[in-house]
Amino acid sequence: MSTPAPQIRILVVEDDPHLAAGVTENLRAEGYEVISMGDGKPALEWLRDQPCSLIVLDVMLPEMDGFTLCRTLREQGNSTPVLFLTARGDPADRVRGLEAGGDDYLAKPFHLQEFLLRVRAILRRWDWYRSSSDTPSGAVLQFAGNEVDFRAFRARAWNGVVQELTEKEAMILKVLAERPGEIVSREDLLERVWGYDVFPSTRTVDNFILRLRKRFERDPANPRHFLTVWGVGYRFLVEGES
Amino acid sequence: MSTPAPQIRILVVEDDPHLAAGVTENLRAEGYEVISMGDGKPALEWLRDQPCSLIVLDVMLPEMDGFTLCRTLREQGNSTPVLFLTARGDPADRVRGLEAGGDDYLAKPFHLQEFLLRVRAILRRWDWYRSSSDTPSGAVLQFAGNEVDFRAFRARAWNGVVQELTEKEAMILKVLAERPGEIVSREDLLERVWGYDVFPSTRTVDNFILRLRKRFERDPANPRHFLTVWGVGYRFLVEGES
DNA sequence: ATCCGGCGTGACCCTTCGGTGACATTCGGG
DNA sequence: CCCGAATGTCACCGAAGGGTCACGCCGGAT
Repeated sequence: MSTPAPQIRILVVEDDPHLAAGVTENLRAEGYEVISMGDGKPALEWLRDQPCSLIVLDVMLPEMDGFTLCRTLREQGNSTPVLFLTARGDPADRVRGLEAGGDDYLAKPFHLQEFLLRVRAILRRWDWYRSSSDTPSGAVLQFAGNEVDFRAFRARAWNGVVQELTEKEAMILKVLAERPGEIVSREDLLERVWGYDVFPSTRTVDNFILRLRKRFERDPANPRHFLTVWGVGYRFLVEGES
Repeated sequence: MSTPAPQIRILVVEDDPHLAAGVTENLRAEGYEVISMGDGKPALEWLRDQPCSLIVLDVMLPEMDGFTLCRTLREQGNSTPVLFLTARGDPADRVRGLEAGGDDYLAKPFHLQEFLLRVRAILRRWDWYRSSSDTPSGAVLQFAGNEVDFRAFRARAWNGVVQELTEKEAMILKVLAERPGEIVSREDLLERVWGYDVFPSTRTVDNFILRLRKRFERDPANPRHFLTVWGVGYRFLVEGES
């Protein structure tokens, strides 16, 4: 993980004690801090003033079910990523989960390995978000007169024009800016921004680079900050020299 | 090049000798300890009592294929990170690899540079490898006023001109500079830089030497750093005397 | 139902890289 | 000193990659 220092905290809401124990154990073994609860109510309570990086949420719970809990959270403006667990593999359930504002969905019984894989994928995808919202310095990027606020997806370009960034634009920029000067391959970008099981073509990445250049480069045709690394990917520079 | 204090050990399981050689060489040059094997069976055997930090695993192997090996490892509770290599770039294969418990996936033919990027990414993700590796002393080469940053394929020549190196130029320079003063044959260079499945003529090497001389020698016609060893290959000198 | 913005893709064109051949030059041995 | 072989040097070409645009899809808002 990129940020080992601040422990990554995961909330598990699961009423089956056996499953809860197994999941908790394995997550702890991976180095995460895990809080476990048996129903939606206390979870909602706890989440009111406790932040965490991920919620693993059973759909079927004694009182407040998972969908309701998730929807409630979203209505409250809480955008913590949610991974749903469900007894049956009904595809309709997956849709319902995503509609309720979930991020991923896993049918029981599942292989622990696949579960851990999905957890890692979600956290990786949201990595950028945590690093911006937690540390004030990471929330704003400045380069060559441009100023980007990742929390609001808003930027003011060098010429003073205020721009609304789309989600993907912001995420790509964030991933690039995390490693200024280093080469980031298209595949890296795809994985970090889109996730491990989605496969847009690499040309899609090019298009977003194009958009970023149009937004932030003084001369988009001769980029000084969003540089192409031929045959590999792209590289972001804060300082642009000839 | 970069020599992290605790030696990082990587197991390569690959049946194609050419590919195995290229991969192994390049990993060694990065400072890793590399063990190479041709099939899954011995690998599984070896892993029973030998730890390592990363397994580079070909999907197609003579007897035990990569997926099976990986799945077996996971069932045994071995969570060593796995990077899959495969012949075809089928996206579905990627998911299969990840669900078998792999951590990343690379389709052949790949650029060696991309491969190394991924290895670093995985090791960094697992934190068995600190971000100190982002600026190892080995990533920068200095000689006769020239300064080369291998991470970024970028150099500033003695006269102050900033140059973007191509992938091949950078890799040839790197291979030469790894053994200053030693003779490197054209065949060595071909093996290290092109690695596998491509075999250009040795004259191609000469051309790249020519380019390097133009970039870094004060008098390209009288080279002091990129010396010809007649009938064999080339030799790189940091200190250039007549 | 309609509109709209985000996003993914295909198509077209241009650039870059890498590899080769041709010719000049140099080296080394006889 | 001469000649063949290896290397220096350059120009060129094909292939692959990237820049750019326009279109189509889809989900959310009107």
